[in-house]
Amino acid sequence: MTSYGSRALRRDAAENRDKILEAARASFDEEGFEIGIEAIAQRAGVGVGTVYRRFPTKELLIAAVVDEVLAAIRDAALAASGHESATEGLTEYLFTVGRLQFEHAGCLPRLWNGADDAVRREIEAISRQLLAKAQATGSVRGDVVYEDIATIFWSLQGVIERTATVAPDAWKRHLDILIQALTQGDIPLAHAPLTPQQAERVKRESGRGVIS
Amino acid sequence: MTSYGSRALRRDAAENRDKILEAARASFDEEGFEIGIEAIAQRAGVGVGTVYRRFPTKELLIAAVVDEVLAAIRDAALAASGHESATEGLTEYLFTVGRLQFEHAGCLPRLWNGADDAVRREIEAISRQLLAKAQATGSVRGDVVYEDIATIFWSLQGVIERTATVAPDAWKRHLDILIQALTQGDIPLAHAPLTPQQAERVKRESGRGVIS
Amino acid sequence: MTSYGSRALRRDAAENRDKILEAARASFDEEGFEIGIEAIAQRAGVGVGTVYRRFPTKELLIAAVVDEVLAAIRDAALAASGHESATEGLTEYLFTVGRLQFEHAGCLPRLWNGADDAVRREIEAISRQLLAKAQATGSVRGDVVYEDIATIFWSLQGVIERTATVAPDAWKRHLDILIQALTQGDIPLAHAPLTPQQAERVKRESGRGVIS
Amino acid sequence: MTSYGSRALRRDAAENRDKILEAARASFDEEGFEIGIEAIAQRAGVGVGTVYRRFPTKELLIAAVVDEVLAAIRDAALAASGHESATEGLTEYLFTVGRLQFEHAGCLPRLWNGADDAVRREIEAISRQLLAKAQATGSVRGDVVYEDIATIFWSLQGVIERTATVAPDAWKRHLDILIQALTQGDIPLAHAPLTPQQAERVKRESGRGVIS
DNA sequence: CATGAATGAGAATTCATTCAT
DNA sequence: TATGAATGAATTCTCATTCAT
Repeated sequence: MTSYGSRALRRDAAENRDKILEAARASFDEEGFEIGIEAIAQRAGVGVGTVYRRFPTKELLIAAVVDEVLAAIRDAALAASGHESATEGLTEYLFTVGRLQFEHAGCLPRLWNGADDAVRREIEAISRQLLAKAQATGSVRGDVVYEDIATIFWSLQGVIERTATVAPDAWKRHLDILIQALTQGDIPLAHAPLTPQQAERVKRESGRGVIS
Repeated sequence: MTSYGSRALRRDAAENRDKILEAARASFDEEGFEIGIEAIAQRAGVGVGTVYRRFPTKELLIAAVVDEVLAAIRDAALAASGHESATEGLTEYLFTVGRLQFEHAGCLPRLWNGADDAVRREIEAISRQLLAKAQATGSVRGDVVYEDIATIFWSLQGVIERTATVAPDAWKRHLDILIQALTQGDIPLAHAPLTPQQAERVKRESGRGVIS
Repeated sequence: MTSYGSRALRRDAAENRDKILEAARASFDEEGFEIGIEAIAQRAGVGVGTVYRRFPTKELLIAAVVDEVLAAIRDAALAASGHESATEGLTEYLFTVGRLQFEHAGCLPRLWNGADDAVRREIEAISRQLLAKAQATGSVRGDVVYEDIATIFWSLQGVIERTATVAPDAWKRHLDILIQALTQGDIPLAHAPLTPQQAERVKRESGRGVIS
Repeated sequence: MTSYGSRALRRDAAENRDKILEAARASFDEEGFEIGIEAIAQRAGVGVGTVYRRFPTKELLIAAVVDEVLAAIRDAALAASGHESATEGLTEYLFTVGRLQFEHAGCLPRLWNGADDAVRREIEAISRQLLAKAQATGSVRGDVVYEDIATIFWSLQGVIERTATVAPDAWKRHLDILIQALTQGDIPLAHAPLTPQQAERVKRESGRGVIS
């Protein structure tokens, strides 16, 4: 199913890699990144050494899990780009990202870190296009910039982190409200959006040291 | 060496408690909850033992710091209640809570936990009144409920956690957008708000185990 | 007995520090630096945490043990300086250093590392004086330099590392031979001695990575 | 896939063995025995499994590398034996052993261990003859015994271990000094040499456990 | 046979909490 | 009562060795 870069892994190794990734994802979702590698290994049914063979650092394991989520988001962005109605495409995109963030709540603290990543840049580029097209139809107010979209994702994170286990749809209503503001507002916004440079730095530097 | 009367002793003890709280607040704001008790003790100019005498658990120390922030939020709510214009009062309140969350970014993961707390109930009650009054003037749409306000606070947390160090005003623009949605939106929201029971559980159960 | 720098330790703490140092010295002598901190702690009758409280790094623990040996060598150098006969003083000094190296064979791989150390500089200065005085009396050949003395110490290390457990006096005979060469030789030496700069770098850089 | 006759198989195996030995030698020389088997396997262009097939233990791999160095030393001893001048032969031998020890500095901790080895016995026998012949010409003092020669090698190890990377010729000057002592000294040595039995035990027991 | 994946004991280090001084 | 010393479980990561493919 999955292909792992240029050098192919043996089938058993690839299966183990998947088991580890899956166990890590589940563990992070349930316990957060503080969970020990040993627990992840146990959950995957392998020894710690095996985890470290595939992911030489806890950091890299986290990154691998996060990368999968990002890839899903990128795919969602692409799918939304194909939508005939730009506005509906944008809306769909926002909800899909919300859903993906919800489904991988354990990854949120790291989801937008590591700005050098190619996938993140893809996502940004597609998002800009989606926004521009929607603005061109007049259905989204003109003073909204891409950085506002990024901020919406971060805000959804805040909601999801709080509500995920108890009110799984809470983020949807919040996104409703935000979308309404994006589409109807006509009072100029009092505060400036993030500059692209700031957004860049946020992605690079934000979040507390995530693992000890 | 010197002997103190019980009153003096109590005063000393209270001073220590304050020094510790202050040091903890500053430490959490700068480093987050991961900081060690030893560092807090040093910053307070006392030994670890003294910290543990006042706060038998790191958990309790965190709670005490969080409670102070909550008290500030309660005060902000009260102040906003006194505003002649209900709408302006609500707006001011939202921005003040935003600012307080920003200033105590290190406490965010725990800020709304611990629902049994009297202060949280006060905040909720006052918030409900503020919202109701603003809705009564017609400036805030009627389908907004208190739980939406709570959700706004959580969403600001998400933004602040990401942007605090890099774009200290980012949350303000996000709040602009949200307020516009609250005040002007006239399309019915597609998703239901949190029920009060859900909001209650969110406060009680949300957030990851904060300390290892 | 021992004084531990400016801030005094509590008596129990100081005792523990001594116990740890003693256990470390014994452990290193028996097992080398590869021994685990846990074993040292056990031998000292304390927990690992206690070892790390006094010596935040294994490296620092090793350094502390080594420093004690260096101090003894410095004292030996000073004592030898007071000898009325410069030649006998030098001889005595060489044998004392040999004995100290023998008695702390476990420290040899690290004994002369860390060239910035004040004690090492003292030792070097005193050694130079001892040599110069002995040469002034004509009993030591003039083309010998301080770096040759350092090299003698290193060569004794090689002998001691091999023979310590089996032939505890082997290094003495080797030193006999070397001293004879220093005192009687009149054929010019074919190879140049280390330059002081080289000797400096040796002290700074020599030895393989000692701990894993 | 291809089928080989047994001869070809053996040749392949031998080639592998040589590649591994060569890689191990180079690795030990550069990094010491602490280097991992995986790195050696990679350098040899084979898998770890293959290394373990040829050398069931890291210990045995080390021994094999050391044996090669010993063989070189034996050859040097033989070559020196053929020298017309016994004294020059001995001198040449000492310098050659010094050079070999320098070139295989990574092997020093194990070079003289493993006394049961036939090659070591050869070396010893030839060395004794060399020494006896040189003493017969009167150019080497009579109270020098074979064990003093062994001790010289160990002492060179000490010098080389310290200076190899920084002052590659340091050991030569040290050997100069020692040779002068051997050839000119006429004051009786104060300490007895190693007995042959001690020297034997040194070879068998000396040196720390080399691998963890 | 060769490969390299898997294993798991062990090593250094941290930190919340307890307790002797 | 204040202090900070002691504790030890837990965490990340390494590496010699075994074994399925």
